[in-house]
Amino acid sequence: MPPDLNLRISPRTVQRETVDKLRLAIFSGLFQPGSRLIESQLCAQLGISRPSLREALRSLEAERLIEIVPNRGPSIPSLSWEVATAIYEVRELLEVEAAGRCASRISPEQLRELEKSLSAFEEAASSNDSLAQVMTAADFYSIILANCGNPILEEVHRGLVARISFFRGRSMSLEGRAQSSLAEMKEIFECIAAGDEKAARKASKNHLLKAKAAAKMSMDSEM
Amino acid sequence: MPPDLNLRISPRTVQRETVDKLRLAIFSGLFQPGSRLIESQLCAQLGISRPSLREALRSLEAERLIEIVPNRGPSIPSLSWEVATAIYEVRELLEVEAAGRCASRISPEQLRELEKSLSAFEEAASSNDSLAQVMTAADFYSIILANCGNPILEEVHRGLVARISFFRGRSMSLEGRAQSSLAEMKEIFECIAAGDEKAARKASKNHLLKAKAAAKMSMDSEM
DNA sequence: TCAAGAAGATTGTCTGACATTCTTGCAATC
DNA sequence: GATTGCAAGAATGTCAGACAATCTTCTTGA
Repeated sequence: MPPDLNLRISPRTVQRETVDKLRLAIFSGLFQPGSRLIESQLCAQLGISRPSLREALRSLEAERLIEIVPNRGPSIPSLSWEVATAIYEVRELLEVEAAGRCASRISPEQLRELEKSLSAFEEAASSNDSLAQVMTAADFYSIILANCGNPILEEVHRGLVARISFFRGRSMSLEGRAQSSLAEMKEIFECIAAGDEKAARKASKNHLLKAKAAAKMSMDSEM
Repeated sequence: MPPDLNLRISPRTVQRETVDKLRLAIFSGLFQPGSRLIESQLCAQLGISRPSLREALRSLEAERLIEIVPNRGPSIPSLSWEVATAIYEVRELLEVEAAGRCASRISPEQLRELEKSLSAFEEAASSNDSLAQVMTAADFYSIILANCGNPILEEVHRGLVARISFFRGRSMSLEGRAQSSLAEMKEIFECIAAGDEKAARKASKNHLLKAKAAAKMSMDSEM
């Protein structure tokens, strides 16, 4: 009779997910931009050693989710509007292309998934949970990107969106932004469902421009 | 009279450059794709401890320059043609945009730099040093990207180019590729110098298509 | 009030260790 | 002879503890 079978399932794999935990914490806005991350504190909170933590921090640094200044340690970068604009511009470039490709190649099954994620966002949009709004909207995009036929496009896009996730929560909180965002996303969906590549690009571009403007507004009012 | 001033200049900063050393080693094709990197060996070669090395490896992993499989350790990823194509496509998207923007905003001073880098490539092209060719060509692109007015575009592009650097050395070695590449780059330069945005985009797109085709040819012949 | 110095905190790095997992070569069996 | 199983070695994943270098902050003195 084996006494303790599977008492600790995946004992080592857990630590490897440190990056994901931290990334999620940054996404959800747990840390203020500009605030420093103290290694010893994080170690205690995550229950891992400093070497392991520092590995995770290096990954996040490479993803530009944190900054590590020599002898000052890691901190959450405060996004300037200049950089945010640049990110939005590149995002537009990628997302418009992805929407266009997606329109002409998505499978019926994935199209249903896309519709489902749109419904999820619709539900979130009627609530006041801006985190849920950002998450469901991200699902919508990621389905489009996953079906554009170019894994690199998807990967780069994900990296960029991650860096402005902080913003997006704020801009979603703007009066009426979630609803108009919903309308724009529905338009994108319709174009993709119709297989109209050109229209999908246009709808996607329009959505991005609006999102960018909303982000700017939320930033101006905050700071 | 200070006895030993700057005996060890930047004693701690040196280790921080481990990532750069490794990155350069990967660029120059020191490691075969698919080959494993043994931590203890690298530690000895670089003269650093395992924790420090592992931090550096995490950075490179996040940049997709190496792969780290759990319990198997780091290795050089072997680029499939599928992924390489995807990278070329995104690179085209970014580079065409950058060339267009650059045409309408580059300063006379930077334009001279661009011309200089073109001359450097011209010289390298007449030699058989394919590493020099790749390096000088990279300089040419990076000046364009640095003058497109979007730092993110530049950053993402750099990351992508790094991942296919292995290829580019091979394709440059193709008979006549360096010369035709030179002609295409000259064309791009002329368009930018003339401030013709549309033509710059077209020339850039043409160049990328040719480069992609050359890369495919070199890959087919190798494997 | 402001500047210089000291104490504390934090990072950068190392050594050493150990459990887990993978690889490889050998032996035993069919 | 080929295949399977096992065991030894190698390599990774993770940790604890330590120490110098650097930054921050607070105190003290001019």
